[in-house]
Amino acid sequence: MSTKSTKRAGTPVGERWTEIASADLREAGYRSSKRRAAVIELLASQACVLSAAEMSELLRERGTPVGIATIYRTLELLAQRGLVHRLEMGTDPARFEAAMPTGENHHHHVVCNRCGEVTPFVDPDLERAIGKLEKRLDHSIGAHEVVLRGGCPDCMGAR
Amino acid sequence: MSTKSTKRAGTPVGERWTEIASADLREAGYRSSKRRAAVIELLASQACVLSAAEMSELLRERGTPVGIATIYRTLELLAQRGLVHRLEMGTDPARFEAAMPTGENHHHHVVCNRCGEVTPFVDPDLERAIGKLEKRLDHSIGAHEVVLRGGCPDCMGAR
DNA sequence: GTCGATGCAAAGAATTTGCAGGACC
DNA sequence: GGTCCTGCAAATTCTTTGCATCGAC
Repeated sequence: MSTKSTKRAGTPVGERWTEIASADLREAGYRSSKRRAAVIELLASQACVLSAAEMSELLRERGTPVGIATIYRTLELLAQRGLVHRLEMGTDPARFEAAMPTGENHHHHVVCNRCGEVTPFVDPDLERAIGKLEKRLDHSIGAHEVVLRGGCPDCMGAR
Repeated sequence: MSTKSTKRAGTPVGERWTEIASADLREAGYRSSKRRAAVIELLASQACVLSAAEMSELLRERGTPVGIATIYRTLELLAQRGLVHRLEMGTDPARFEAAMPTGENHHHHVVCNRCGEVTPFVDPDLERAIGKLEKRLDHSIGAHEVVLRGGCPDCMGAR
């Protein structure tokens, strides 16, 4: 009951997402390729957000170097199809993460003001409030983002 | 009862904020200057967020041209002191807005996916949910941002 | 074979920084 | 008068694009 629900977030979407994303692209008429598959697999294996540069680095380490332009192109493609979410982190490069089209891994983030660490969390009350809010606004709402900023446990005390 | 609470948001902070901001800088040892005052006054007069480029344009129109570098420097200064909030809007340039240090004009934004229009709103339930959430997380939370994305009334229907 | 996918290098944007001159206290 | 403030131009950083080539179907 006092279990932190942050535990539920931050889990890699894994193989299921890999398959969903691959199938989605295939059905939409895109070709499959080694590099694209490598990017998808990398995204699926990550518990947290990554910048394009970090992906480039990791892909090289994994033995499948992919040009940064291709990484950006792949991310844009996946983001358009709702399979990837792009998070803007202030002045820093954007970070990306896999998203289930069903919304089943839906979550938000806490960012440390000091070290920049990004921690995912889920909160049903928050989602409920946003759900009610959507009905009240004139806008139709397709997505929402919540970012909390503060000191992470390690940096706590400093500002 | 069915009054949209969006009405409460989107009001310029006005002269009071101008005074608070000016006093804050003065007390912190910064000098007052015509350009800086012009930026502060512009921010105080705006109901909505502005990019640095837009401010440059408006300041020129108002007869007090200010270099874009100075605008960025002033905004950074004010943001550090919590008098200005910086909003990242996807790939677009960041937008800035005046913020009362007391939090009394606290609000969030809905962004139209199509035309990019930014509309402020306030929602007590949402704030309540975030307040409870803060107590639960290991992080100390100093600020939070919520962005909803969807179609504004004018663009409704399109995606 | 055709057309999409890729890498490299160049282009673009947004924001920051160095530096010389002007303004404020 | 010393120091902060400014503008301009140059530098940075992130992201996108053009183009020739390679690979998938």
